[in-house]
Amino acid sequence: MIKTISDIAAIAGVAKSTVSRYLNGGSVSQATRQRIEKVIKEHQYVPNTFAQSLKARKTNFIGTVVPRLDSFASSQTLMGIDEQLREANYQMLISNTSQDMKREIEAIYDFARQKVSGIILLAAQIHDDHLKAAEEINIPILLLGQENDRLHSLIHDDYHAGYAMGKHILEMGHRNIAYLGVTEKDIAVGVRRKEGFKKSLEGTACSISYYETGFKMTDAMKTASELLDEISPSIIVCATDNIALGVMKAAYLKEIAIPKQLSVTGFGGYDITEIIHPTLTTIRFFYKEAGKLAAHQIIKLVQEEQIDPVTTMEFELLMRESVDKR
Amino acid sequence: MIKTISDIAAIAGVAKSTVSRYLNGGSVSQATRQRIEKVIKEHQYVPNTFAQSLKARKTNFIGTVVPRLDSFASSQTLMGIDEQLREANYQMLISNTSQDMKREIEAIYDFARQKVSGIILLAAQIHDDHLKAAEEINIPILLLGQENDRLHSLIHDDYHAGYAMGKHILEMGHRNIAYLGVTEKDIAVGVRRKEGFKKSLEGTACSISYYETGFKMTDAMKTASELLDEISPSIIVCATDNIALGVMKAAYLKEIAIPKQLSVTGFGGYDITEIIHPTLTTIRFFYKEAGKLAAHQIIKLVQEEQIDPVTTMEFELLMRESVDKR
DNA sequence: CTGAAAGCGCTTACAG
DNA sequence: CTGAAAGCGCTTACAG
Repeated sequence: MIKTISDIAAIAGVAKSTVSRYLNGGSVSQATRQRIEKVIKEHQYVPNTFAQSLKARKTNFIGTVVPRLDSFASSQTLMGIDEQLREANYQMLISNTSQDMKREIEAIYDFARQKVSGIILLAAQIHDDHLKAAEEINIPILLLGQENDRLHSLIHDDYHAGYAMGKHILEMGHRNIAYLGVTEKDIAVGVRRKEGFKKSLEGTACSISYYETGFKMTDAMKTASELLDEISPSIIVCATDNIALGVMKAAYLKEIAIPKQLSVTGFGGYDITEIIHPTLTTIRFFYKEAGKLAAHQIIKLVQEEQIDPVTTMEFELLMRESVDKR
Repeated sequence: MIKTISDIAAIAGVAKSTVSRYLNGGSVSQATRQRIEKVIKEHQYVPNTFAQSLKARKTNFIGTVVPRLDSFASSQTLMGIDEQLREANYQMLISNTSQDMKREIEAIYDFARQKVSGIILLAAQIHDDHLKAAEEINIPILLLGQENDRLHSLIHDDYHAGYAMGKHILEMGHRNIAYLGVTEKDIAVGVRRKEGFKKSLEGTACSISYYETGFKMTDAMKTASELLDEISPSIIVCATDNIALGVMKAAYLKEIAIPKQLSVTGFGGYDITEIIHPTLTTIRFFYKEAGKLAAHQIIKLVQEEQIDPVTTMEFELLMRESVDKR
């Protein structure tokens, strides 16, 4: 178990600088290359990452800032990131910020201090503080799920997803519509998804009213309950699957039959939407794939290669039971 | 941004060894202590963790091995661990093994190589390879969710949870029972939960049949579908909430009304069980709290303090709509 | 292609 | 209480 680079060098009968060169792809003759290789194999030598990092001032860490761990989207995304990073011999570091913006900023600085090579930032809202931190630390950052002029961004196609959903429910004959969205501070979910939806309705003779609620099922349940006391739409289009789940619960408690009396749709494509009854019409986003791509991209950034300023992921409309024909 | 310990020492007019001593709580006079403190504050100096780790041969990393990221239990547990670790100035490292045992073992060795101070191991099955790895690396390990003689363990009270569930459904008048469990390779979920349940039924005149399925909702759905073709229990007791969700789906597809014609129960206490209709009777485990406690315990182990070989968490029976009185 | 030396930023005996 | 020196395990110019 006493394996430093010096040990290996001694055993192989070369200088440690030669071993180092071998390790880092420097010029080493065939003969010595083979000798070193053999010794390393035999002794299962693995370089000490700290010593390496100390010199290189760089690590094989990629920091990932996530607002939460307990959501379908987060989990899938993280799994994708982790998988790809592992393959490229990077180690994912996670900082869960519990949706606290201060902690997001802190997390960025913390990662910088830990000398991560790159950062993947998942955040619902981007403020000047994020941008300031991003500039100060001088480490590549990839923004995932939101778009920003000053950061490389990888996004889901929220706008067209919203548009597709709008067109679909129009086709299904709905004209009396409620949209249950979230705060506009969240550009992707709160603004773009809604904008696309709005666009699809342009020039149609629909009655459409917009409401806002929180991201939690319980919040959505409460808002939906009030909404349904006020108006009687034929459909409630929800900005996320979680919200849709809350709406379904509220409807159930009011003995409103879905989809007979009320149709419901979501966005996300969570597993559970296929298991519940009725199954939920929704938009499937490719979270895991996005995670993988994000890993790819941040590595490119780390290696100072070029990537597009904005990359947009696909989506898929899942037509299921929760929308009735009108 | 040029702040090494030497810089600080120079500015404060002392030797860097003195600054180091200050940092590590060594003996430093009041006067110099204050001078150093001031300089550090002013320059926002933060020691380079790699240099520290290189000397100390130890890090502030705690590795966590998880079989998956996308489950309620995992997410909650990880959030608990992370929260507590952060508070104690440790950084959580996650290795997702995608339920692949080989990768679990690899992960343990990888963590050792990265010089983590301790490891929290979440695994459905413990084999000799785990134990061997645990011994070889010579780093404290805490086993979470399973019990093992040779490892410090933190477990949920699966046995008594099973027992409590059994007693409850007996009270509700059920006598014609099916138990839908999982592989016995998973001691906690597959064996102990079932054993406790069995025990509660001892001496009663129940008809009880045992079935086995996978952890996924879709697997459970399929198994339940077959089961319901064979027998007609008044209740299906499921080893996890996910399985219960699959059973509910299968029943729905067969137009079997829950709970009127068939009662269902789960274990876990996932959020969704409260939102679906009917709400699911289940056992709530305290995953997040377990994560926090695990973090506490691994830190103690790292600091070479004593902890109990086995710690058992509480649980709570949630009586809801999915169980009908017979 | 190869080796000796310096240095990355810290800590730890050892003197004083 | 304080400082000078050695060393943690590696990498990187610089000679040769």
